[in-house]
Amino acid sequence: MDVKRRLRSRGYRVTPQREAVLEVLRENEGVPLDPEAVFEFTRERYAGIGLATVYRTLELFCDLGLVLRVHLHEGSQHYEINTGKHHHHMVCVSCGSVEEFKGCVVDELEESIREDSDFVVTSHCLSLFGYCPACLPAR
Amino acid sequence: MDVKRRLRSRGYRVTPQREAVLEVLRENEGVPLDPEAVFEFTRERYAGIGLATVYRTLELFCDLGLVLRVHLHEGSQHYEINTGKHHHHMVCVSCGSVEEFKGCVVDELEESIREDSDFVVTSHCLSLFGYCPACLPAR
DNA sequence: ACTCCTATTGATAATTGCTCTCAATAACAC
DNA sequence: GTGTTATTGAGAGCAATTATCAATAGGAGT
Repeated sequence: MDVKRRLRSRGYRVTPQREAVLEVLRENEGVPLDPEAVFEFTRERYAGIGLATVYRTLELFCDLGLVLRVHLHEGSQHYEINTGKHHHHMVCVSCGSVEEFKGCVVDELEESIREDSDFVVTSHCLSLFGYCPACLPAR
Repeated sequence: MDVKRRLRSRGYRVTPQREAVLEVLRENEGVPLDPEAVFEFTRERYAGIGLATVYRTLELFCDLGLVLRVHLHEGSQHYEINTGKHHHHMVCVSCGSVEEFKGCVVDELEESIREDSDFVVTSHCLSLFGYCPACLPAR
């Protein structure tokens, strides 16, 4: 568990709240959660946690690179444990379910931009929208 | 001007507010504006317009396909006239300036997804983040 | 042009998602 | 243990957006 070390080496403290939030995110690998959902799940482990602490913790984990921000364009921000495996999401516009896919062609795109433009790309955000197998027949 | 026709054919009315908002967006082709900016610009043409009307009008124009939602992840939503020319944006994380680029590799990506998954992709959202030529030296 | 129906509007209240404030608490280095 | 100070929970505050509702005004029918 090098997370404790990573926190302490930067002057941050290891608290049961932070451990609980991290566990929740780890249990939901591949499933982007919004702060409210993280709050609810974490309360099952640490009943007294406050919503503000969840927000602060998610922000901190993002800074530390432990967690990734996921933009599903659904009103609220979503978060996911950073497994190191780069991927994006397909969002069903009908039921809201999220599926991940591994392929990402943006690296190639960044390459071509490096040639055509003076803009230096450091990160990107890509989401796909459509219909999941379950909702397709209805549409 | 087939916009009037497109509105009326769907049972919507042509109002000076809607015409003013559309003109503002047309004058700013390629420049994503947030609702507040649209509100300010539109007031120069139609002083009495209310903010709620701007929000409603932008929403309506999106439904009609006249306007596109642009996700710059900047707190507020942005909107842009739909010229039919597919493109995405590069956002400078330092000064916030937005540059558009035409190339989009996602069509290829959608292709490969069609083969690998049962998910049917109907649209996508892609934004690139980095540093514009002006901000690069400072970084 | 006049009338009527109803879509639309502006003002404002309400809601949502998130951040700030601050006194109390609890890590953890010593 | 003790002291310093990061962290916490509760609630106030804030910004973006949406809902409410009475008043207004398109525009189809006459």
